[in-house]
Amino acid sequence: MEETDLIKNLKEWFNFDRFRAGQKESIETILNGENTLAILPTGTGKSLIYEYCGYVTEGLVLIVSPLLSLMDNQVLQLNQAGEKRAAALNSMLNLEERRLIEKRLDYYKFLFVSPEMLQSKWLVQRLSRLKIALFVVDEAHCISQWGLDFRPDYLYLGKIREELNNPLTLALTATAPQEVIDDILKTLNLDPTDTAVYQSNPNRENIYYDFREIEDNDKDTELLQLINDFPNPGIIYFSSKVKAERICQLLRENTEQAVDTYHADRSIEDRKIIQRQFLNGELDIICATTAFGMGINKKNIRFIIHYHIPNSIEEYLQETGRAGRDGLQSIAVLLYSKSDAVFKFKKMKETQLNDNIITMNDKNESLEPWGLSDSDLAMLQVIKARHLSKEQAKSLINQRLEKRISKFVAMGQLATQNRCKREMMSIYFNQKNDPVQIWCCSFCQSDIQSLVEEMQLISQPKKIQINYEKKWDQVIKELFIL
DNA sequence: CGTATCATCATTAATGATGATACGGTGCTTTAAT
Repeated sequence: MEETDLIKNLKEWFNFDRFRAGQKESIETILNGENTLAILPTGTGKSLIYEYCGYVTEGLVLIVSPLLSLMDNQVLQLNQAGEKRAAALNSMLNLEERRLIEKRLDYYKFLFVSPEMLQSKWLVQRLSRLKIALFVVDEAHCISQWGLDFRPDYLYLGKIREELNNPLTLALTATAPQEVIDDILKTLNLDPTDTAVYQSNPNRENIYYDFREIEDNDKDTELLQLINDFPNPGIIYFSSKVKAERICQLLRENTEQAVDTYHADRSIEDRKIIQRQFLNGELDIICATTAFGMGINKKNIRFIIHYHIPNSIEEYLQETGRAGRDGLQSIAVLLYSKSDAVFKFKKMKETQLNDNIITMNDKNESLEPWGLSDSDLAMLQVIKARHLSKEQAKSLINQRLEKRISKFVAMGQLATQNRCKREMMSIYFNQKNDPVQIWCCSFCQSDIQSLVEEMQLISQPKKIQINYEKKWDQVIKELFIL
């Protein structure tokens, strides 16, 4: 397709005047019939790529998505844009709705499914009889990050692709170092020599990367100071739900900010409400675990604070990348303590899978969770499915462990080494380092007073919030406890 | 790993000493049949 036509369609279908970095390149390789892996920064508009290609090519666009909420969002957005031929096939549907979609699969242009749903033989068979214009794996890093760990069905996508007659494939993600790229291609059964990989540097120009080594005892005062200095809104990431709750309480008691938590123990309704409140600017700060983030499209997040060290540089960049999507100056702070790292390292090495359990899978069909973690259960399932011998199983377990540890070590080095952080991240992702930034990182500039002032200038004046919940809590305490 | 939290016990009955315990996180799916 000619350049002018590409742009004309963009205007006509999406009402944009020009492509963002990476969009056009990816669309071109796909329309050229090449399988494509596109690694594009968050907020680039990755869904536009497959929507665009869907309109050019005849047939169904089948999108594998990791989260129900993501699917829902995408379908909603498509519907709002006037596209009625979009649906998500998942467990949120009742039987009737599901039957209806299944009966008229050929009506749809965009169909969203989870990897688990594709385990249904019947569904795959039905799909294989349709013309599939494009097979899309959204958030493709999940293959590497979650596959061996806790959603093994991600590992079968290559086989599914085969059963669907190897349709043209597009994998999308924001962060993938070389080994994750290798993982994705291998798992999806894509030939590395014959797949277009479009990659860009996941560093974000308008984020200052701040790493602070700090004693556990000093974290809370440091945090309060940061919250006091930084303009809202912001996210604080924790690696524990309990800690997220506690700090949320601390912030409610010691600041005027509207704060809430987001993690897997909150109900689905609560999560929806909190997410909406945050998007609408009714909440200033979210104390979250890694559960919060994918698909959050809020432009003006000014700061991301990591209360604990993340498990990998990918994870760190995914999470910090949620700041400053409006392009304005933002900041990411990691509060690093040695004891956190030691604790995480220890946890990481723990596996309950011993010889007895590994060999037991021959005899015992039912896999009762004898106190096994989800991650070990997933591993056991893979071992079973692949009919691995004890030695092979052990080697796979070891492989998983080493993968985790090497990622974590890289993250630890990023946090502690005296070197430009942006440069280190670029090296990790095999990317050319960007030219010097005005605000780079805590190695390059340590005095950030004027950066904070700059952020305060661009931020909206803080709304006065009345935190009813907090007030009621106090009233109730005074009434009944005194 | 070291430390935060909690239960217990002791003793000028409300606090403090002591010992025991705990100590990630991510989510899909529930099939009779078309």
